[in-house]
Amino acid sequence: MTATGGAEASRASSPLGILATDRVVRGRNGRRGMPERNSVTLADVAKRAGVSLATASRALNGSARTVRQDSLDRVHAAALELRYSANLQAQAVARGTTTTLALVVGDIADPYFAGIAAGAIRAAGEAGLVVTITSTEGDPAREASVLGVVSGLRPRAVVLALSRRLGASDEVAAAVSGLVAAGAGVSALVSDLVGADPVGADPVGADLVGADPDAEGVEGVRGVQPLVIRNRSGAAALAGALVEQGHESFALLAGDPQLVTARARVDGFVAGLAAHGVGVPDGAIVPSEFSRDGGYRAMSSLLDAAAAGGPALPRCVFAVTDLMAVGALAAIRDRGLVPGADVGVAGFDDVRMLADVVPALSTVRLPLEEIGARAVRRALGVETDGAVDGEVVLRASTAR
Amino acid sequence: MTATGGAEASRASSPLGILATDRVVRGRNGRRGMPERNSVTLADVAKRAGVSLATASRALNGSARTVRQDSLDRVHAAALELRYSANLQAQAVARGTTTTLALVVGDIADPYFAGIAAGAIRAAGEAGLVVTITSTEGDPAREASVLGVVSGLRPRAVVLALSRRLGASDEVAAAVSGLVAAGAGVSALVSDLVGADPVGADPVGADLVGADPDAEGVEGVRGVQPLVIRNRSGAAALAGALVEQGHESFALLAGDPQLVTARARVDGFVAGLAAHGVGVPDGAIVPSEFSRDGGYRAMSSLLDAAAAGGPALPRCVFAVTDLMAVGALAAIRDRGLVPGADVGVAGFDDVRMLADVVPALSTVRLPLEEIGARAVRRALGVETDGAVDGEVVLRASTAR
DNA sequence: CTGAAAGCGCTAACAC
DNA sequence: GTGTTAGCGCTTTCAG
Repeated sequence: MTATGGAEASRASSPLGILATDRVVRGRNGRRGMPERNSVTLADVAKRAGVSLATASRALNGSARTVRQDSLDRVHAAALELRYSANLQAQAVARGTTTTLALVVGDIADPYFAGIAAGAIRAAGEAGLVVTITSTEGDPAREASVLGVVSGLRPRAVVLALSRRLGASDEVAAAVSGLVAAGAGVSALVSDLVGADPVGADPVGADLVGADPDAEGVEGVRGVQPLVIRNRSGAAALAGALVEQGHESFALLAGDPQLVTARARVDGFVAGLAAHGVGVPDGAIVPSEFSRDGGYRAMSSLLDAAAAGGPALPRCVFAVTDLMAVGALAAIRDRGLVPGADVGVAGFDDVRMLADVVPALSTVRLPLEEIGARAVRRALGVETDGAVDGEVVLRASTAR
Repeated sequence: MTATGGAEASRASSPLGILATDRVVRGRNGRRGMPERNSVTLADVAKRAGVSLATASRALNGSARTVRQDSLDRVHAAALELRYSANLQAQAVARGTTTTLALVVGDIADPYFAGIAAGAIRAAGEAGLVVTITSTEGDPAREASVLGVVSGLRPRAVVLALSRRLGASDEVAAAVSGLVAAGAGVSALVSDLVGADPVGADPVGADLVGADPDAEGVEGVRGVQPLVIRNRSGAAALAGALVEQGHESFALLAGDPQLVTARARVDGFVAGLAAHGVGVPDGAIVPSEFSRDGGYRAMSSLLDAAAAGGPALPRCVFAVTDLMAVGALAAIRDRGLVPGADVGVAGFDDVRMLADVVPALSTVRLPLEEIGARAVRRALGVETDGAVDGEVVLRASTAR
């Protein structure tokens, strides 16, 4: 190996010329303890094509400079023969700019984030970027460290699709502003939690909203392009549609009240009902985990309470997530009741995988892939539309 | 800016010393047309801490060399104040090794791949690697180009979770062997399509299996660590369990016969039945798209045929995917029949999201996240167990 | 223990 | 049009 290295190196031109005698013996691959560097480099290609490094570089990557057809062909041929593949890292260092888009998600196994990721990967690919996905695994404590490695990547752009919580620590905001300062385009998925919603009615429970909306996270950081998912107004619209369908008494399976998304949906639904003159009784907003089982449990507690002679069972239940709605369906069925008939259930998201649950779920459809794609375009600064709406879809689960 | 650059540069030591006079005026950030380079560099930190670059480097990254506590503290302090974050790309170039693991999937929106991705991200994180995900979007034609960019990334390891098709082009194999040659650890998810299965019976339709199993794709490439998903034996076990449950007549919703995974499951199921003395009549293996709608259509054609006085409806149907099984359920229901009672349906995968379909699906559970994690460990060479088994789960959809 | 300096693979001035 | 060479930000010898 040293021998090979030496052969190579004897042609190496050292900036020190004559001085470089004994060191030069150890050329590429000669550094002790180094992992083998055995890929083909541009220099190899250039040598083989009989042109300079610069020409080879110009030939293989879109440089403004033109290269004579002749050399161009030779370089391409050499590259092909040698199976040359440009080292993107080195390119990035030299160019001072990467071809990486970082996507940070709460949990990639969640179909919500998976859908967004699919859209993001597609859109990024169209822009010639590769996507790196990091996951906080639902743990807010991990957000800061994840953003740390993200910033080490020096991504060209970053999309933040986190499960934001009210009153989040703002290490995160600091990290994000660092990213922005480093020149990355950043976009963040956020909710239309406060205001911005024309439904009118004063949001019940507005006092629970994080004290200072502006300090409330990533979306407040200068330079971040938010993409607001109109959870609140979508939920409000759903509420209105259900009332118009004839439903009169409601309960909410609210999920984790600290989660911004859950909060926005709850607020919006309540506001939507209020706008139609329908109130929500005390105890009808039941918190739980933000999961299928959470939905099951919350629904069960409602059923238990009614069975125990407490508040009457509402005719319709809104779960802030399709997954929670499915849990609710199961709970209802486990009590011997008929979901849809005895008690209506609506969800949110319209995750495709759940298209066949019976009864079919009324919900608010969110165009997940489009959201992901739009978010990357926002991060890249080529998308001006900063909001996406859900679409109310009424199905059998709330038919009366 | 140039002024600042100049101040910087006056200290810059050029290997050419005296010659470097007028050019040096343009220091960092001075290159024309360059995107701003405004992040903090190691040099900044070193200067601020009053130590050399080398020392700063040694202090901040686990070098074997030790650094005096004193300088160590100063460097860390400086790094903190400056919000320094090491440029991973530059590190990679200098070290000749990256901290990147590339995951190539068919479609990240598919819960199957999403589950695998989640496990992979977790395991990679534990190994200090960041994951870049690229997707072929189900298009085999894209595989080669995707692998091209992957190899430009010079990943430390790569996990291939592709929807392999029989008789695939071997551009892919070439690309993969390039990756291996470049020193990346590669692992690929594959099926126990041929042999390797103790079920005994001669696999019906073995003639359809790609001509030369060894040339049959990525798994044949030297240096690739396969992780075999025992689709075939899982399906065989399911078949056995169903027969023992009393089912006697079967049909298969086979999905796309070109997809290795689908093929393995079909073959296994047929073999499993054969091992119990049960045959599969002609026309009872119906191909379709590898999707929910494919399942719906395939099941519909079975129902149509029976209604038209063709072959009797089988008592039990095996869909090669849970998703297809759900489609089948819907088709059955749409004909006014009761799935589970009139005709049993079994799936494969046990995707969690479908836990609440009614009737609950009999299936073969695959530990998706574990598969993802295991695959990265295989790629990193720290996992010797190269196979994962599914687990038969019998539920209401095939209760008699 | 520390610093100077030679690279890593590639790009982009700058001369020719 | 092409070659030379100074960098990019970082690591790691090698000599103190």
